[in-house]
Amino acid sequence: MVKKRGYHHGNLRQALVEAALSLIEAKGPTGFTLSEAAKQAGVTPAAVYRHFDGREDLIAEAAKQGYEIFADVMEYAYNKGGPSDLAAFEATGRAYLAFARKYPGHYIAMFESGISVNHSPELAAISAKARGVLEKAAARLSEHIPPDRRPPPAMFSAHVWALSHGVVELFARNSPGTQSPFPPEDLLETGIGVYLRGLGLLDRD
Amino acid sequence: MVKKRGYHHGNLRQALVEAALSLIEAKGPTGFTLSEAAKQAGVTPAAVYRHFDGREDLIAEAAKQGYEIFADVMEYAYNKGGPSDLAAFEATGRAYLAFARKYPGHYIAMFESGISVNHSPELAAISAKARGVLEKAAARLSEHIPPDRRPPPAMFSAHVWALSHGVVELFARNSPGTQSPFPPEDLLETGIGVYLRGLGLLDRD
DNA sequence: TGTACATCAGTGAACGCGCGTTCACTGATGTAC
DNA sequence: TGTACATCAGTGAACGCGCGTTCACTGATGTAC
Repeated sequence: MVKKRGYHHGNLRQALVEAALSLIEAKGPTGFTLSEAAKQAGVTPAAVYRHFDGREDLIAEAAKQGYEIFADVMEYAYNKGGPSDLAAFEATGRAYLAFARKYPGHYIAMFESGISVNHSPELAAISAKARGVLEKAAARLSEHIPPDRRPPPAMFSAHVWALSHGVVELFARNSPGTQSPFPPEDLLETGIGVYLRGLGLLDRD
Repeated sequence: MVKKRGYHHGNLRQALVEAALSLIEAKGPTGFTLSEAAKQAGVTPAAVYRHFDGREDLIAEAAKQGYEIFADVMEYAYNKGGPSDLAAFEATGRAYLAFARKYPGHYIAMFESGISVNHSPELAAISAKARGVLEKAAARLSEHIPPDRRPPPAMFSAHVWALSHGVVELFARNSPGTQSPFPPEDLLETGIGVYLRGLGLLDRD
């Protein structure tokens, strides 16, 4: 599973994070245990304490790495998203869902593990940065709305964040029995489309 | 805490459900244990097995009662919501958030406990009924949209459900550090407002 | 109203389990000379 | 290149704990006559 180099592992810290992520992905944040993560990394539970303060600290590190990827992915989508502010914004929304799909373990660690974003200053900073990307995209786009009917960008981005998160939680999990009537990607795309139309940012074609 | 009548409890089954709910509310679905629920009800853990198959079955019962209240509340809001289909729809949305606020234990049991809606036929039925209320409200309202630009009602209601759920999860929990920039009620109200405007159901006043 | 008895809803002790965490330890690695 | 030694990153045994679950039991309740 993980290649060991004799007595010393070589990169145990990261191996533990990855074990934690795969366990979280497989069994949810509840199902993950420190002992099992250690076992999966080919190491004694006690070894974990060389690298982390304990179980919660390990999850926090997983979440932190998630926020880093998340911020990067959103930033990239925004920058490369298209010539217009509108296209860039839409690309950012798509990136949200793509991230949740591609890094489910990270997503769960970030949003469903019950970890506080204030666990550490670094975690708080990186999560604020991620939030900032979406807020920036919303702010830029909302400049195309006449000022008198422009919602605060923080509200704009909160709406989109909430819609995205709701789609992920309700329709992008393969929890048995809650199958979606539509593909989550379509749901989010159309939902954001209607919303942007409501703001006057899209024509009613 | 719970009044006992000697050796026999009187209404242990419901007392256990309520203990479970208050524990879930206080510590999340993870923090809840069968033993602690039994203790809170003033009873031995073994007594739980007179009334439930085990831990999961107890959570499922809590979720089921949640769906029952949920369906009732939404139905009531829809029926009494106002003279117009629009007003009724908006009342239903507000009822969603009100339910999440008033019955946080139930809400968590329903949506965050990892319980499958297929745990039992009754649970599947009542959850489908709850979903049906919102879908009906959406279907009625969407009849005011010209057919050629009318989204499928299931998609319409999925959007609203996702937005509502996202608002609850991200902004209506007092998880430290994730404080909302706006009151969740406002966020949902304005979000749905913009969305309905996008569908042409609200004037752009 | 009283008694015998069946049924029901609890007890309490016991179980095996896996958890997170600690501790003194030891094998591996790196470095100074 | 070789040796002595400090440092580092693991081990493995042990801990106390609370969990879910089982079992034979017993006290309380309800009912037939």
